[in-house]
Amino acid sequence: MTTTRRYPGDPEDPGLPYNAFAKECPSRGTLEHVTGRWGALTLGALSGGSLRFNELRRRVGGVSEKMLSQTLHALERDGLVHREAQPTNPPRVDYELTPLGHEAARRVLSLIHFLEDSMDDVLLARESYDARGAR
Amino acid sequence: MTTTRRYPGDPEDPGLPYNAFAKECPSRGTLEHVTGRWGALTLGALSGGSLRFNELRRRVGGVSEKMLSQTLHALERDGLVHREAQPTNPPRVDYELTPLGHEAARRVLSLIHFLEDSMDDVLLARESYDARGAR
DNA sequence: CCGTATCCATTTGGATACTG
DNA sequence: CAGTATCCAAATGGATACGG
Repeated sequence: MTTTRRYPGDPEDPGLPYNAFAKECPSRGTLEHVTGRWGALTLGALSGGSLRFNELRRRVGGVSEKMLSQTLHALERDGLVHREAQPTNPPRVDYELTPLGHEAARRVLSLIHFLEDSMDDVLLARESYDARGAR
Repeated sequence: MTTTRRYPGDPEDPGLPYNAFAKECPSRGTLEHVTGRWGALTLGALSGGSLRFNELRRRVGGVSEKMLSQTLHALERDGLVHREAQPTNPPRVDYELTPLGHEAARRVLSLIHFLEDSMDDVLLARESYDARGAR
């Protein structure tokens, strides 16, 4: 038998209709929405339950109205976030994760928490890198 | 006792020295390196073992030399990737994940695979969104 | 309150050319 | 092969003003 060499994104890998490592794959776009600068934090913030626009804005430190709005539209279009608008005055709009969004958010939060827990190591690595970089 | 309301990034949460949801936290920067446009794919590609620069470039579809170089420098500085250079001619440089990088890559790949597996749902959600958006 | 629209500064990113 | 340097196009992001 021939050796099968498999790696993430191997174009020869059977049964993988979508491959984020391939430039043209639509999953690439969704990956960018989810892992983008504000996408990951937005999903993470919503993982605790539904939030209104300005609540969300306060939870995601530093995001502008424009960027939060764009991020939410992209996530809603991908079916990860549901937007619930009440036609009251003043208007009230709640954002919440869909079941798919919850699954994605769990994985995103796992990464975020891991990195937060590893920051002492990361900061040490940076010091070491910067010190060596001088030579 | 008072109710403790905890959510991702809650600034009142004790025992969390690093909080990616806070604008000034250094973990925010590392999160962006790892989840950035090329960071996630680079980590994923390296999860199968060490790769040379141009091998990596071929695995990560669409990345330019400049962006791959920048991405690798950032990940190396954060202690997630190790660079092994042989002073031969022609030069040979191998990149591999550190133990920390492996842990991060596992979580990143979990997300990537989940999204790849969910693309049919995502694409359906987009159709539905675009159809409704017309009204 | 919940956004959209517009303008503008900054950043990011790709193509190309070039070096050790 | 493994990058760096440069130039320029495009995307990002903030501030402000405005509308439902």
